[in-house]
Amino acid sequence: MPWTNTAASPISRSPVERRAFFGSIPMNSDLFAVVRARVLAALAAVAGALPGEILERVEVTPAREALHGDLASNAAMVAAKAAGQRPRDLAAALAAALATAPEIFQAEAAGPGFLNIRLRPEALHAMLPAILRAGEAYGDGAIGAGERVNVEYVSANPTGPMHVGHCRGAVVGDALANLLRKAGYKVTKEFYINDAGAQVAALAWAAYWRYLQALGTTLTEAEFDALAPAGLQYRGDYLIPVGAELAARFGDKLATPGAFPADPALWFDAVREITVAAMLAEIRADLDRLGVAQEIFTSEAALVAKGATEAAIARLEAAGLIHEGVLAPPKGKLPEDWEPRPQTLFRATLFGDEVDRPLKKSDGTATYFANDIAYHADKIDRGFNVLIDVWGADHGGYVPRMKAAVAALGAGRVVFEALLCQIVHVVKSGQPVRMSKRAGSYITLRDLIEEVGRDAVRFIMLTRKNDAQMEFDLDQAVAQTRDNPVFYVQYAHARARSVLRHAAEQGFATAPEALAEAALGSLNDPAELALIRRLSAWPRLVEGAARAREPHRIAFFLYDLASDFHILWNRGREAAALRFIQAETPLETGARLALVAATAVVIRSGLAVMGVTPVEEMR
RNA sequence: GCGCCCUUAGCUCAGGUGGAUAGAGCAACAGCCUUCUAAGCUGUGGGUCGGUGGUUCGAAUCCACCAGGGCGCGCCA
Repeated sequence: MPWTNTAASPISRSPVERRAFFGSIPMNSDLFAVVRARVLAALAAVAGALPGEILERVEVTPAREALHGDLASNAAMVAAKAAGQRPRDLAAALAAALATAPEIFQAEAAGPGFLNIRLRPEALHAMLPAILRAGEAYGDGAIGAGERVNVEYVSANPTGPMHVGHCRGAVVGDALANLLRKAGYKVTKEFYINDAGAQVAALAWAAYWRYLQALGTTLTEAEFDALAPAGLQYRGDYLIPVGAELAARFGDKLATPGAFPADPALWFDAVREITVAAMLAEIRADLDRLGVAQEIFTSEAALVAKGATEAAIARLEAAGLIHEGVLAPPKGKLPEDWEPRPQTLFRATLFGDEVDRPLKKSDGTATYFANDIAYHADKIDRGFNVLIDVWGADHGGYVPRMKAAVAALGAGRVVFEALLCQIVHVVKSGQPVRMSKRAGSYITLRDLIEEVGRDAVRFIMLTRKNDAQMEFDLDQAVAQTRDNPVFYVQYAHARARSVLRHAAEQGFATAPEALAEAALGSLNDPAELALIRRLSAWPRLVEGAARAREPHRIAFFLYDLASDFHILWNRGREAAALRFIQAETPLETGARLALVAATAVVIRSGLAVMGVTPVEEMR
């Protein structure tokens, strides 16, 4: 069956179809997409036009067992009903129709109606030059279709150094943003500075205490604690330098004689501003250590100051989504000071939330939610279609109301998604690690990075699904063994680069352009072909991980890829024919070097998404 | 009390949106190191996918109920 285009066919719009013939598979090709197009064409030929919902469900996946071939498709089982045929029969017809497809060596029906596909070795081989020519851009996708996504992450109160909890959100958010970008979304990385509200006020008081201490106050910590409106909440050492800076700048002008507290009206704004700036600088330095750099920093206080909260509430009001009402008391144990009270409420229930949500506190100021509505309205106004917030799991209860608010403000054009990160327990030698030298009550990001290094922090933070709790094992993170995934993957890359360096020293051409021209027919060992199959799955993996918003899949893929590569490397010890560099067979060596170089490319492509360094050598 | 998340090998965890006989590392057991980097390698054993029902050609995956763990439940963010 010749490959023909049908104008009405859904696949005629696919870029795949323009590459039609074998031998012209272009850069960035996705082997799975190519074969899927073949299967869909066969389906159209055998069963005629089928509804789009059916065609969408047709998958081409890696074969689970090598016995089954290279790829498998569920096409016959999915389409059987609509096609009016039994799955087995349809699969057999599809197999016959696929026999002439240039990539396919053999197709056969199996099991309940699977289509097992064995590729021509040339089709697998052709992936290597495609990968080498594309470089790290291999795997770039188009599923984002240029959609504009805002990924907001970290977004901590600027009240102290970042700790491990923030760190997980930072890594997950950053990797997710990179992943979406790779999949073809237009992504903005953003940080929301929660510099308004009670926590920041408490911070200012805590910094003021350090200021008084710097002046030599005789007041005790307990006395100050009793005196501050919300108590002394931030007691870590990290505010001592801020107190010293305040003393250096203002002398004793912010205190009464004897270094006792003065009227807050005299000092509060100045102290808060300077302290928040200092904390923000600290956080940005921490992010920098972690290799995270958001493009946009938005200040809650600045939004409030320019009236964004009132404006957002007015927008909701104009849409009839605000009312005054009395909420029922919360179920379960009642807060002690509970009393029914009329409040300004957002009609979140119209958008799927359980209750309407308050926008004003009893003192008339805006709730955090009201300010957050203003912030998300701001993001919507900046033209994003998808707003993704990365939060701690303790904010889970907050998701439905935010979703409701974005639905209300975005007129159905904008979706809100939240990624919740569960807690991280740091352990060393099987024992929980809790205290930090600097911050007192928690482990700082800085401690963690100093202990195990940035790459280990980033990689290991991505070795769990974001919504599963995680143990971060400090011993494992620095181990140079297979059970340390960071090491294992970086070592695979270093090994590949090392082989290429040795080859170059022996006079082999190792530039990607040169290797892309290598004759590859000699690559036919199962371990070599398994590695190529893995490399071929990279674009598909990127697409799936991006759709599911699951950056951790990259980590597992790279681990498996590293494993395939190490296996091949090790097999060279027994089977001399598999050793990469063999001076007496330069053509075959060229083929193997192409495989090695392509492996390095894909590892680099994946590490780039994770923000982990592809090391060139480990000594 | 209600809502959300989690429960997969002895341990830590994957499982690509419903596919074929459920996978990996560690630990255990048996072999192996004269080599492009042994910073290990090969093989074996190991499972009631928390439980019970349901949906369909087919369920670890979807639904209902139950058990255990985590998080949350107006004026904190």
